[in-house]
Amino acid sequence: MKIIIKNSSPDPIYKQISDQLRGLMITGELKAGDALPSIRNLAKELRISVITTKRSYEDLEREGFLETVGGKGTFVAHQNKEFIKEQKLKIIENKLIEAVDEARMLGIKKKELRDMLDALYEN
Amino acid sequence: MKIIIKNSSPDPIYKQISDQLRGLMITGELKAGDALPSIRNLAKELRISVITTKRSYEDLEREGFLETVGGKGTFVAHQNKEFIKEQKLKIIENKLIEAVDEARMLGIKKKELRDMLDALYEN
DNA sequence: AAATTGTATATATCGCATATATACAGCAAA
DNA sequence: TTTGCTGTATATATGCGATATATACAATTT
Repeated sequence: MKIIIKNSSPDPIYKQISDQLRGLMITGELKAGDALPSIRNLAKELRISVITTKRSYEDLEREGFLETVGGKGTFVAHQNKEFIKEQKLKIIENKLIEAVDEARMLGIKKKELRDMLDALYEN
Repeated sequence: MKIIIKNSSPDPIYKQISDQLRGLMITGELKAGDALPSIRNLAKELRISVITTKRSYEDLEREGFLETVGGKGTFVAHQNKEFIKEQKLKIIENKLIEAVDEARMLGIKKKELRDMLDALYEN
């Protein structure tokens, strides 16, 4: 488990952790059922508090990526891909809504917004 | 000048003011060259501090909506529509970038994002 | 000069985000 | 059943940014 915390990062510790873990799960380096390091071990390894690692795991659990069993440990969830997908979409949707609201307020047309999106998300 | 401040609003005072003023300018109720109430008068009328009204005007100035002349007052800018437009687009763009970044991180495809946008911005 | 305008500086306050220590509880394997 | 692992809950510290202020200053108009 190679999690790297950078004090130079603008992101808080708990977010750096969950971002990296989420990445590992999306790319498949972590598979359903895999055990994650215990919040204590990870905390010790990174020299941070248990509360912080717990916070990371909690967030990922809320997103549906992890399942945690009291007394046993935390594991990559047997997803349930449809549900996960919906959760992801909800997160994005909230961001998009902000942009759309702003666009409406400033009188930007739908087409313009769509063009911007296309330009930004080159794939 | 009918600006209404609601303490029940989740938005800070300075934002309530600038949002409402921006609205008036976009709809054309305030036209280029029109004078705005002095920060002092507006402050007195709304029973808030000059600093707060100033903050609102500053924000709108940065967006290109207003022009302010020391000792004279603040006026609706002779816009310069192309510039204004660009500024608006920049604001929206930043919001969109957040959404796109999140989408990339969560493995959402471009097309899905586009569909969401279409659904959200029904026009 | 007097009255208006906006500006600058220094400050108070509040709340949220971040991170923590420590005591508690559940499970499992020796 | 004891030992050692797991996660959980509570109460707290701290820092920082956002919000809002008073007040003294400067520029312009009449």
